[in-house]
Amino acid sequence: MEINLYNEFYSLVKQIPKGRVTTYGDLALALGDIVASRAVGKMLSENPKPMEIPCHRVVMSDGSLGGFTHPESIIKKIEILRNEGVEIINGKIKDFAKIRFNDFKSNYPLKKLWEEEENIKKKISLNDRDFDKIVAIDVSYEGRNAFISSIVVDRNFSLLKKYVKITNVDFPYIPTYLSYREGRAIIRTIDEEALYVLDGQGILHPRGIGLATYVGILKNVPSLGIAKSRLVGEIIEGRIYLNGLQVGWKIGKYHISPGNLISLEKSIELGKDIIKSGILNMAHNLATRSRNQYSSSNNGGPFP
DNA sequence: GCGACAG
DNA sequence: ATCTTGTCGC
Repeated sequence: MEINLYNEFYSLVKQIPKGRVTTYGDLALALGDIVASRAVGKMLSENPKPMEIPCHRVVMSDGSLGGFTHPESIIKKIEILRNEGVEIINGKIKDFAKIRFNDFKSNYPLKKLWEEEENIKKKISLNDRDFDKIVAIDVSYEGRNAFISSIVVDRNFSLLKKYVKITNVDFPYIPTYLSYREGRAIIRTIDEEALYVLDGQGILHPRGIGLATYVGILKNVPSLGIAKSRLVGEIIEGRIYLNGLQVGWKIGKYHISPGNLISLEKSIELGKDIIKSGILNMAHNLATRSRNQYSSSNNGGPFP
């Protein structure tokens, strides 16, 4: 199921009738999960058709107005809403409860993904599988373009090759749904037989299927998540627990958790070596650099 | 009111 | 992660 969340989202926004308003959170719930509320704001800010897609009808959960990306800023949002018959007093929507619209017709795409994850998850294995190479991956974005860097090393961490691939994403960043933004992009661009080290979580995830696990299962490769912060879990003496079970390790600033085809024990052993090798930083720098080069080559060039 | 919120 | 249209829970 390849969904374009931007398209699904904008079709929801179109459902808000003139003279009514909705909230960022209501739209997030219509997408299927309240955690998307911030992504709602982000997607509204990228509204491709302001006339057709009435992003001005989206306000904050307390009835205040929220933001508006427009040369005339929030003033314009107020003006348009008043023209549509919405009254605004002291920066708040009058009769907010009465004109609040949240009767969206939706197929709740994020819930569908949650169901899909339950299926994928059945194929996880935490038994170690041998590998000859390690690939560290990092992703940098510019709008909907993703710059995916790969650093490929052997078991002694000698550099074999490095490269960047560019692909586009049709899914915003939503906490706990990183797999659908970054994982799908990564899956489209990798083809090595190797252990994949990803900048995100493995099984240390609210639904037990973080980025590294998602990619590892769908590509049938061993994978490991190494992230600088975490969504869930409790750290006790360097071990990270979720629902009473250990699902990862805290080492320095890093959170390490198995993705797929790797054990907890092997995760910490390899994780330490990987961090020490510097390939995570190499991958990060390569992705960032290539995005910056791309940007500068597409702006302010020598042509009028 | 302030911090969380994988990237 | 970018470069700034949130929400919830403590």
